[in-house]
Amino acid sequence: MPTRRDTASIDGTAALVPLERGFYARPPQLVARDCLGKLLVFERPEARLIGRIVESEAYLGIRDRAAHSFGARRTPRNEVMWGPPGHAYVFFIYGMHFHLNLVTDQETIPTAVLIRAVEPLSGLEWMLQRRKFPKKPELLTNGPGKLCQAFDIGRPQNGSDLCGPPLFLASGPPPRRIYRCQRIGVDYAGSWARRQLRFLDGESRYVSVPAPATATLCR
DNA sequence: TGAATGATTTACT
DNA sequence: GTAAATCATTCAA
Repeated sequence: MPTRRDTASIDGTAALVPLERGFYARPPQLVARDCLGKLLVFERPEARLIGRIVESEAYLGIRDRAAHSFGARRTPRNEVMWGPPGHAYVFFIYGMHFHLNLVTDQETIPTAVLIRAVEPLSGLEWMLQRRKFPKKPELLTNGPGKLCQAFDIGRPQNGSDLCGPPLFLASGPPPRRIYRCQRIGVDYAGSWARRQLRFLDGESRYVSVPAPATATLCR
């Protein structure tokens, strides 16, 4: 059973410092790459939930056919994408799932990074209960809807400032290898669906879909 | 006001 | 591999 290099030391008692806003105030491709290995922390009254980010996707804004802000459409749903970086954009999809994004770039530039999968590190009991005890532990948080269900992230977290508790990113063990490939579930987006805007930890068992043969090693 | 659909998950063949 | 679940949001009329 492969055990990660550094994650053994990360538990519910570790001191965790929120990443500063400058981390998010950059192009979404860079944030998507650099957020791999970072810790997603949600401090709840009952438990502190921690997951190490292993998969992400960049959404490039008004030119990107797959982005909610495509065509400069500013609506109540995507409003927080247009605001300052370092906030959570949480939306409801398929009548039953929530997705968590990090707002990137600067105010008026509506870009974001979708968190697609994490490796659960702390608060496992609570997450298992939320997720109705999946058959294999890898199925706990290996998808954008699954991790939101496990962390109980939903409408109340939309617009939440990620530069302080209760919901924030903190530094964590960086991946040894990072793969880059096409985004998932955006086939309707024409040539934008083919761009390599999905990033994966090449060693993680907790990704939603394995890297395809067309993936490139990006670090 | 109504129809179409989606940055998915799950169960089932 | 396919299909159902399930509804807020969006856009057309």
